[in-house]
Amino acid sequence: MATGARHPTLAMGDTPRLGRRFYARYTPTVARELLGCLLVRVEGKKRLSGIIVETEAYRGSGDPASHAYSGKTRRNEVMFGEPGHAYVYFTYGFHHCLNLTTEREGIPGAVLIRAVEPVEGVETMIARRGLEDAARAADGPGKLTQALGIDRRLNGEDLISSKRLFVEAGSGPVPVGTSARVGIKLGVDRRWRYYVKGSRFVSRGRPAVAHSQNP
DNA sequence: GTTCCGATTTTCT
DNA sequence: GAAAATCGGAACA
Repeated sequence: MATGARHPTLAMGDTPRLGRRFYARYTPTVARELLGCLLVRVEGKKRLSGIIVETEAYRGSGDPASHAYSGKTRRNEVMFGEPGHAYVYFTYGFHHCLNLTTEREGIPGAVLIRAVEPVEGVETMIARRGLEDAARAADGPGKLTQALGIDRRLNGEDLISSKRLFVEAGSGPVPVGTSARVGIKLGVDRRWRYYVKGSRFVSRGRPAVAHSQNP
């Protein structure tokens, strides 16, 4: 049980908030180590938070599933900037997705937050989703942004200095599982989805191949 | 329990 | 004009 994610920024136990250096690394590593950390959203004086239980890594030109695959555009420019910022985009006409940027400046990378386990402000979160069960309040990328009140106004937010959105280190290592990423057509061979094994709060995702027989 | 399909907007070709 | 890092409801077993 001694093996698992380590959090370099916690080495001295000084600050609970993850620092710039945590994000400025190889994206899949950041995605894995974000599991167990606490995503915090502050609205006015109200604090909403949840433990990150599911993530996916997206990189640049070598990753066909990434928004940054075809180069820099106005939408994805945050992925190319300084690590430790929020990349929020609107998709499918309904949903926002929250990513945290990674890699050093100039190198595109981001971690998609797919699910959290509600911790603070649970009643607010389930009320927004019209549910009673906290386990389903934030078990998908579009669901958690709705529960936490995250939209494109937070695109580009600096997670190191922001008072509205940031991440705090977890209390310790968690059991990690991996799988192919969800909802993409290309790049499925890379197992860059990470989740907390055994957690009830992860999204189910879709089995990439149910009955296909590839020779 | 699982699988299929439509809704609706932004973004890019 | 087409596709998209999704969700929720309907249909079926």
